[in-house]
Amino acid sequence: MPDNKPRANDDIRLDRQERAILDATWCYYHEGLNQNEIANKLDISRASVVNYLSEARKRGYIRISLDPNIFTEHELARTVANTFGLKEVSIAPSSNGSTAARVAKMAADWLPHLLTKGDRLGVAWGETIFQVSESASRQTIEDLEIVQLVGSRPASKGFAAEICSAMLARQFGAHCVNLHVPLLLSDKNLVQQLLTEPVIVEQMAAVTNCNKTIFACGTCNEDSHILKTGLMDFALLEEYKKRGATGVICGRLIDAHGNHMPTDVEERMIGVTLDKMKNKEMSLLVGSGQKRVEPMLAAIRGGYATHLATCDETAMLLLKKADEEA
Amino acid sequence: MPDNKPRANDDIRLDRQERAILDATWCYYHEGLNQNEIANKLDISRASVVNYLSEARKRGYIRISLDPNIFTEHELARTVANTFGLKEVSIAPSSNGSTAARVAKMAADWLPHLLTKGDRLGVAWGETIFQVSESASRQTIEDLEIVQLVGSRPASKGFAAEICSAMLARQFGAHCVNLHVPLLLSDKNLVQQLLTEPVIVEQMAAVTNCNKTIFACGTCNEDSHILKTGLMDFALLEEYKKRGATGVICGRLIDAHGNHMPTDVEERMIGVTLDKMKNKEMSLLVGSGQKRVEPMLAAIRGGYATHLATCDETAMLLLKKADEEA
DNA sequence: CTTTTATTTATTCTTATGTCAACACTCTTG
DNA sequence: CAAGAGTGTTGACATAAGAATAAATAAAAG
Repeated sequence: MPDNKPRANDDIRLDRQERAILDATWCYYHEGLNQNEIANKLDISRASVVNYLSEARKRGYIRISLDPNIFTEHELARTVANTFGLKEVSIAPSSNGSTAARVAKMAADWLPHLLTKGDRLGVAWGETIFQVSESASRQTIEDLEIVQLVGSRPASKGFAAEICSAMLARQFGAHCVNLHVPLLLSDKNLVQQLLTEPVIVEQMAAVTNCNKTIFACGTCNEDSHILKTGLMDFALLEEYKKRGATGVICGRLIDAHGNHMPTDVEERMIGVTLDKMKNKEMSLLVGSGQKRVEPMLAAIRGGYATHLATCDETAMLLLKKADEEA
Repeated sequence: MPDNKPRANDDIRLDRQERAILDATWCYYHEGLNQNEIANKLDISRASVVNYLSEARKRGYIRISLDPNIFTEHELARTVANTFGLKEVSIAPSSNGSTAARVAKMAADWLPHLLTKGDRLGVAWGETIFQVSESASRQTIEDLEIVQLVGSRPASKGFAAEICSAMLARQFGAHCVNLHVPLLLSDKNLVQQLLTEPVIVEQMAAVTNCNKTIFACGTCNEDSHILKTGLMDFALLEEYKKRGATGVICGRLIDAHGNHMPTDVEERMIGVTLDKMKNKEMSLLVGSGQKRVEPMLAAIRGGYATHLATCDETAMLLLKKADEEA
């Protein structure tokens, strides 16, 4: 009789060290023992406890997160939500130099709480969204679909639209639908042709049908994402700016009220249209910084957002600006 | 013109202390700065940093959890899963005296990962399940219904069946369906009458229709839950034990193969029947300890479980026992 | 404007945690 | 079976965090 069945006694006992790591980790983080107590309990030196714990941390066994409610439940957040008619607002403490990173991290931690089984999340493109996708922690959401909202474009700074959706999809264990077309083509006829291509039709259907989105609102300044990626040149953007262009959502211009300002460039662009960005179950606008105040205000007024992730300074500027204009 | 609109500048600025608490917490837990660095950065004393951080901890801002995968992904867990044809097995490191608590905590932390929007979770009763419900952390799951699987009974040790379901429901933000009948009545006719009562019919429908369950398997020993709660007396249980009774699920006896062993008591009992405990999408069996090995093995063989939460010692005993009998 | 109260700070001490070089053990390899 | 590489473990020291105190400051109340 072959003995290929694993025997309980010897073979598959957890090896001593692995077990000790788990045990020490449990004692420290769940039971609140200190390293000395653990050393005694497991009958090893305290130095080993230190090693085991740092190994556990290195392996990512320990997850430390901040209660997402603390960013949504203070008065400033509530006031912003009420003032602009948003469902919920999350506000991170700003910090010299790293505010954007904080807001991104906060949004990334918040996102899974805003999603649920069966959702289809549309993901915009930009540095902000890239930072969010980079900051996301592992958190599986069942039956989630993540959809790239705009075509891809060789990225100036090493991040591309497909990366944003792909990274989020990986962290959330989601199915990822990428748009397999360039964001910008040279010929508008080619755009129309592509849009009839079955593969693309299907992908664009996913774009249209997503029930939630995460997006940012770009500026119309000289350091605008729209310039950096070459969607427009400076002169052209200035021209539109004079006519009232205030912000950019998914490569398309909006004025101070959030109205779409069609541009010629759009004829050669492939990506979600602005009317499709409205009336979602959930639309999370992420952004911070002085320069983003006007664009974000425009996006909010245009009704593109139901949720907002920002920092306290920006939040106050938003209120101030809205107050001044009222 | 009334000036009841909140003004951005003064009124709703986060008060200094609140902000500092958030900022310090963020720096310490997200950015990994030490207390001195934080003190410098925020221009406050280190003593204040200590105070802020301890305030944040006191308020529960910081959430520390262990990656649930570390308990399901080691070889022992996989082997148990394969050996018994379970979908997934989670194994906590055992510990003198607190193993049961660890397994309960692990199960409680695991549970939200096994649930999803729209699920109806049936909750059994017993000390183990009570411990699980007590260890559950806040984790909202959308559109979740939690159903009490067996009638209530004045609890010997202060925990009652309705408490288990209620506590889990609270922590998971779920709707709670409790069974508003006693577990055991003195007259079987009364049972039949109650079971036709509209309110009860509805509740029993919820019991039958839940798609996932969490349960434990009781022993047939002298310290059995079934004795403690007075469902049977010692003599009677001994009698059944002689005839092969090995474990107890939701107040009903099973033999070593998991077959139902009907008892007279059941005629006076109200709660889920054993056939309804099988073939769920997910059935999490929780338990540990030498005495539970045989009962749990019986439950597993009977096909009541798809998932198992236990400790390493128990897992090894399960394998050993199964190996011996093979 | 003074008194009272609550925070914050500076200081010191204790405890807990992290670091590191030396040691002990296991497993090869000559 | 001894030498040696590699790894895991440890004790001694260094740093960080927590606790406690009184003095200093700010805020609130009278």
